[in-house]
Amino acid sequence: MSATASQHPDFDASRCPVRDVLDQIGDKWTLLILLTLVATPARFSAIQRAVPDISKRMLSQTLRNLERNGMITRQVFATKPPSVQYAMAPLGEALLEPMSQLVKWAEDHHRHIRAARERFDQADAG
Amino acid sequence: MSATASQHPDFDASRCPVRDVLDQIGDKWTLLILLTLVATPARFSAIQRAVPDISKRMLSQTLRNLERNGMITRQVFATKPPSVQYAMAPLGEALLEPMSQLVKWAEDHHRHIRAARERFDQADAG
DNA sequence: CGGAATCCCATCCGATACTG
DNA sequence: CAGTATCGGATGGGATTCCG
Repeated sequence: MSATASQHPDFDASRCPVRDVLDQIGDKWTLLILLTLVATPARFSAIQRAVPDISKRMLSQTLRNLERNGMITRQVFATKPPSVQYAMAPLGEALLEPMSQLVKWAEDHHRHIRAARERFDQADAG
Repeated sequence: MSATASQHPDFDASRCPVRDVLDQIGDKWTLLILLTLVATPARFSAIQRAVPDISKRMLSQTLRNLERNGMITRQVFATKPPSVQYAMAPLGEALLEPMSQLVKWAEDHHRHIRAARERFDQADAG
């Protein structure tokens, strides 16, 4: 779409910052990992233990994306065997501020959402 | 929140409210539609014009999910041809409060994210 | 006008096996 | 220990067609 055509006040659909951020934190593991690292820096296997259901494949992939986007840092120690420490970067810590608002909202309103869902599904069935 | 098993302070991986909310607003169209409806209630075709790239299939599907979760309301007028009006429900308006924080954060920090990305990609290439 | 049904492709993600 | 490579099922979402 053209630069001028958007009907959204704060929202230009192309190169949209919010889409960009949402695509990242909206995936299955990103937020879990960030919430793990905000408590304390951790190594690969420690994160995997803290997020039990994640596979090595997804952990590796999600961590790399987080590092690429400047949300976390990655530091390699040439011990034997080598260890790698991940930690929050300033940008990631900054992100968790609005995110924690959303987390709180979700916890506060989850009951309402589930209730609405049941009403809808029952009306649909009846 | 969870009593026993979770390693995450505020995060129980099963039946997680945040996952639930994130799955919904993290999809491709939900936020766009909410931001369209917060300005004014609108009919199906009006929303589709306001979000030009969306297909009828995805618009219909996303609207139904939003209604199911209590975020928007749907009112049918038996005119000829019939018209259907969608509008924000209280729950949806409440959600937009923390969401607008996130939108603002994304806009404020998008430059940093893109810069981090370029650094990472260049280090990778070199 | 406001959908539902179908088809199909792209991406996500888990499981497994292998490597330095 | 900290990954990478490959496969395959599940899901997301676009295009098209049909319906009340």
